[in-house]
Amino acid sequence: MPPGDLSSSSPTRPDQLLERLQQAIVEGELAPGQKLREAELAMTYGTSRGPIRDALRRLEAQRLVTTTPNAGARVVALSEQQLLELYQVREALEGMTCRLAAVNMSQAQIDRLGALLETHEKEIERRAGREYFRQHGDLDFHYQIAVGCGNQLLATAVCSDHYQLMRLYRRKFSAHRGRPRRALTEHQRIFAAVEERDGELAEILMRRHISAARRNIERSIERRAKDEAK
Amino acid sequence: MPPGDLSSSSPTRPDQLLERLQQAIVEGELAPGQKLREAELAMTYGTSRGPIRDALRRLEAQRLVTTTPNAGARVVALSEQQLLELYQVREALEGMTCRLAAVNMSQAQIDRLGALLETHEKEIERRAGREYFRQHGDLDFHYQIAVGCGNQLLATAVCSDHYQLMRLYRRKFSAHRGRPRRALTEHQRIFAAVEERDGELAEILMRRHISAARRNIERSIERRAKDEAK
DNA sequence: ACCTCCATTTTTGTCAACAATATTGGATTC
DNA sequence: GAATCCAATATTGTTGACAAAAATGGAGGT
Repeated sequence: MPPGDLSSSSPTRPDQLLERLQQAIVEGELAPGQKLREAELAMTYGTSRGPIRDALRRLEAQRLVTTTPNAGARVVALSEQQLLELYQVREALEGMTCRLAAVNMSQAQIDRLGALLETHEKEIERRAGREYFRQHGDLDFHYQIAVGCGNQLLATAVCSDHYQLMRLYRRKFSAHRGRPRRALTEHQRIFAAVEERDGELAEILMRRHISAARRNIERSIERRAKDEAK
Repeated sequence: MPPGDLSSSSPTRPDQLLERLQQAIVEGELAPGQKLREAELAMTYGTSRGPIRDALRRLEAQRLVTTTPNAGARVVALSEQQLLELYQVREALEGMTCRLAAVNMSQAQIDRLGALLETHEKEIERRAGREYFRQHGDLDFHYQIAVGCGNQLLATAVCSDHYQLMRLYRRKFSAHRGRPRRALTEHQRIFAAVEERDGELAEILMRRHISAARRNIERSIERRAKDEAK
């Protein structure tokens, strides 16, 4: 078997490839805007162009790469405009997941969510407020809400379709000082609404939470633009 | 060139394939749940399996087919559960498009939207209230709102990612008697809010509009379940 | 008669070669 | 010296062949 192989066992090969490429993009190993040559990737990952093309198509569906006909694939370029657009989509989608989660989550799921927030709180204290956002997957508050909302389509949209893209953006425009603690407080209020099974309130709070994050980024973009103007 | 060829000109081949398969699925030519054999499709459309696989991956992203590893692709099965889920996603997404459209649409776009509604009104009178929903693409009210919202990502989600799926469902659970006229009235009220640049109201009305359609379907499902129980 | 197991067949997954298209670099011209 | 065109190169698109996995159908046993 070739050197850069995927070894191991169960998940199918394109799945493994997808995962590795996702990671490479989100971690910044493959830079934004970088050209993705099929032959090169095939060599690197010890396979042929077929499975690579397959994986690239899936990455395209997740918006992690853009493809132009006859000119190949590139890692998505992180325009500020698109970042703000993503937050508006999240506001709509996650607002709805939250409303449904309040109604549909089992008590056991709610308990787990509460426990998750407590570990987050301790994390923040330990790290003096830095880097709250670095959790992902099962450890992510938003992720858990989506999983618990009871709507498979919606959960997939939040947790698969847009999730990696969001992680990527988070890395770039990483959390500002003071924001993590604030975000935790907002999470706790959302949790309270979910716990009381108040879907309407849970939706409103989640939307405000995401909207606040968006405006935060908006400001930080403006600020940077001014700095550069000088 | 083979018989079932794609002839013509510019758009790339997988694009053409995608379009033809979309149409075949939405029109019911390929039945829900039907197995899609790559070799067979390749023969039918006068190409090889490579481009077909490509097109199938894109259809998967649009949720028009489901793929299981080593077992191939099937036309999406129309479960009632999933239909209701789709309406919840639409409520979230299109609510947001409508809010943004009210703020961002140009006056010219709004004028066109108004004209569109007038033609819809005449259509309904002509057909005595049947089949209002059969418009699609540029002629679709929801589609126009999404295009005009100014958020590319959101517009793509509504107009590409989920649009064909929605058309498919519409065909199956087609408009009920009396509903078309009602839907038009709701569209007109949404339009009024957009025209007044009232984003908040526009969102609320759009969400109610979609939510009403969902509950309508919910009832019709219940009714059918009772009929079958007898 | 029904179920289980195995061989056969069909179908998907992977690969390497070929064709078509885009990109690059250099030579030529103004 | 700069711009333009053309040839050479590299890259994507497509194809058919092969490998691996799943579905099928029949024989044998209970």
